[in-house]
Amino acid sequence: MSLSTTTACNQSEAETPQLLLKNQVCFSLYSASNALIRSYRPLLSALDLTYPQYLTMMVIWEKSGINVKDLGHDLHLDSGTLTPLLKRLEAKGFITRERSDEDERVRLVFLTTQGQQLKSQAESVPEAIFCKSQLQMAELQQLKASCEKLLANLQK
Amino acid sequence: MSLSTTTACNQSEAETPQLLLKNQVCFSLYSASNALIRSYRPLLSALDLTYPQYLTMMVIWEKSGINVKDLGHDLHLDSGTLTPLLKRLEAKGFITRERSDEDERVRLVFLTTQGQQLKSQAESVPEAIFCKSQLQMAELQQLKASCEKLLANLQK
DNA sequence: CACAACTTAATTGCGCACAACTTAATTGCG
DNA sequence: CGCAATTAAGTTGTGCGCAATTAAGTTGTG
Repeated sequence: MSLSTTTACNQSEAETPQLLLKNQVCFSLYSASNALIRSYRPLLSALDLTYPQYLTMMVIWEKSGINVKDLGHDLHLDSGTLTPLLKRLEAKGFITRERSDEDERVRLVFLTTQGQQLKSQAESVPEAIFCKSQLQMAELQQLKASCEKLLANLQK
Repeated sequence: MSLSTTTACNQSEAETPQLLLKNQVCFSLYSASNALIRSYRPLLSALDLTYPQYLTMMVIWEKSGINVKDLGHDLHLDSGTLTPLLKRLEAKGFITRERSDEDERVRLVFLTTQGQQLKSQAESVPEAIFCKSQLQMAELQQLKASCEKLLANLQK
């Protein structure tokens, strides 16, 4: 009857079991997400990247020349988050940020040679994280599918 | 073969499919967690709480008098996050922060009358979020279980 | 009992997320 | 065409998360 998965047991819990931390799906999601990002940290700091920067680089590796709006759409982030993040990636030499000629409002993001080199260094990261997770691929795929469904439902 | 769920398709993706954003389990988790917290925002701002503050209040509603270390254990957060958060909750009048008499290092957190009243106002929140999620209880419970398993594995 | 090792919480600094707002460029409509 | 509406990105301010460090109190060992 709520996003808290109630399995009421004792007296005190029976009062408002949906307000118990241990019954919160969102808390589990939030804790797991934080923990996973924490697990990425030592791997990514060797590449001089944070986790959001790594995600951003993944988009740019695939779509060099993308604009901030489309990047934000792909990453589910806004310019308030992306503008300073992109400036940091530019300061590190991984990307350049250039105004579009056709539309001066639009900022295009391009991969540099150094940014391209970073990709090969990053290739070992996914495998390393998979090992840390100690989960079966099937379970990870199911987790991913549920998260995507939840995200889609919340965005309606 | 990686935490990216590879289902290689075309030429370009086949090169490094594990470095594609859409194949990242962690990205799905991260996006879903952000989206869920975003969905809580309008409900919680009516209570003058942020999502981490709401989680913290849930622990304190259950365990008034808890210390910062145990609170951090329950929430998977450290004093660097909790100390300023608790000061904000104290400033809002929901809790008091007192030194332990037995051990002067320990800071105990107590629910105020106002904090107790907040709980009854919060009782409608879990149901509202459950509706927003538009997921079956069974799927939410499975999602929760997978997140908890992942969290446990990463903490080893 | 002295004092080193340990524990608890607080502090500092950085990088997100995001709401709210601003600036500047483009589009569309009368 | 003129100008209001819209759009894209940037700015500002708040509150996390967390690493690294510090301060202060407690414990354990010789």
